[in-house]
Amino acid sequence: MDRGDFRKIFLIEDDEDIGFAVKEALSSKGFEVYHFLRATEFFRAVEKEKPDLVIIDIMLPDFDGFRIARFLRNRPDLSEIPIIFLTAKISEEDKLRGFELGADDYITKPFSVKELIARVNAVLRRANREKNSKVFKVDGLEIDIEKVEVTADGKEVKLTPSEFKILKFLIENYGKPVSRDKLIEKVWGYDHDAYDRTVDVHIKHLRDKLGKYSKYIKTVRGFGYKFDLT
Amino acid sequence: MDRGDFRKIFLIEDDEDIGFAVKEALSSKGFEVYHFLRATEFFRAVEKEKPDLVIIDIMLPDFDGFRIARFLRNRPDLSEIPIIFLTAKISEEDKLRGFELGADDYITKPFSVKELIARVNAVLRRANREKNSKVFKVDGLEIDIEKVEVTADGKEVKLTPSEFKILKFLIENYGKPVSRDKLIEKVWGYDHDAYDRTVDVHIKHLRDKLGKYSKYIKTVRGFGYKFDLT
DNA sequence: ATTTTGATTAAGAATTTGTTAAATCCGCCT
DNA sequence: AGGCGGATTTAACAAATTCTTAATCAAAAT
Repeated sequence: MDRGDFRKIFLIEDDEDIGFAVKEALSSKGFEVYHFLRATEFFRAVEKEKPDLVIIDIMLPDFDGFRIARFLRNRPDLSEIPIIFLTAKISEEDKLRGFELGADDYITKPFSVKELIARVNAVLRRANREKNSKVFKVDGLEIDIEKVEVTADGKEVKLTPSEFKILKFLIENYGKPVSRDKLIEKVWGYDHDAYDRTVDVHIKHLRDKLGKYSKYIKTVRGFGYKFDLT
Repeated sequence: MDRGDFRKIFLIEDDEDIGFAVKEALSSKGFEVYHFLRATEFFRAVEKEKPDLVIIDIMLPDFDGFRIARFLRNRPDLSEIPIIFLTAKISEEDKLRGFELGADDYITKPFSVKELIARVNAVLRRANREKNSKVFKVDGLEIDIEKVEVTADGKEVKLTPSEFKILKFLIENYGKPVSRDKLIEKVWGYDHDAYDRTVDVHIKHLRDKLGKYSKYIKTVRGFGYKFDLT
């Protein structure tokens, strides 16, 4: 059950060579890159499809890159889209101006493709911010999402699939109570009609297995359960 | 009624001069900066107080800055905190490593203070945008809708589900009187036929639990209740 | 002064959650 | 196909907490 991937990038860059290089680099990393040579093309496109990230060259023939940023920031439906400026300009003033307009990052040419990718990932990760951390550590408790493994004080805690999924989902919603319904939906699927007490039983098993760390799974009466340290 | 400020920055930098300069620069912009010379000090501090942003120098005498980042990312309660690396290292490899660990930005020394501030703002702005956890603050009273938590002067106020829902609804209608019927409808459901006095009893409990902040729940004779400061 | 509306109190009813044990399901092996 | 073993679900009951009611008291309005 995926939440969408945040991979659609709009690139506005009038230099065909650079644009091509960037597009290639990002495409090879699985991003879906749409390259526009003119701001006007971009404006048309953005009305139809909302990208997850916009990379803007400051110097464009038809429009100033800053104006594109301002346009995006002023449009409520687009104002959340992260922006990375890409430019040959190196003056600090421009850099600051970029940030003032709400840029999420600012990369000056010539730049390393790897760094560009890293920065794109950083910005998107933050925009996405979900299941990026693969290992959670709390006290002596370790949850490795990728390996599907839980250890308490170094010793493995054997969880059943359901138990693990419940724990995982609780941790992903750290601090926030998760209703039984939401848990059932996320762990078993949206159409599954499970008996509420089923969740309780799993929680009970989970708590038993977590031993002294069971205290982190708190029940929030009337709302569900939550994973919390406090 | 404001929504929280995101101004607390933890800075880990062993060079006193640089640390001082950064702290001054950010403080002058209204940030609350805590400067740690050692990672260990930081670890101690972060258990007590959660910063809104962490700026980490990679080269530290006791710990590698990357390890601090890893530590933060693995702690579910701290994993959302943005990280900016601050360092003299300029190798691309290090930069990439930093981003892999989930850095939100990476600034190499020597850097312009203005740029630092701009980047800090960019990162916080983004973090802010993401964090839509609705938190209402009134005086020393805080209501976190998502976490289903209420605190008065930092101490948790334990509310029952009905009490919480009533408070929530009153606050959502800040300043406007809400009739008992509307409350019953919103808290219990439109078909629920409850006795009016029931609401009063819940209000009474709510007021008891809110202590000195109970004064904000006003009764509007002949109509209902409202949440108001005046 | 009387009436109306809200506050307070306490107790029983109702709801929600915890726990246990047994039943069922499911993949896997022979 | 049949049986095994762990995983999951159900069901029933116990325990804990919350909600509602009703009775009485206090305050405000007429």
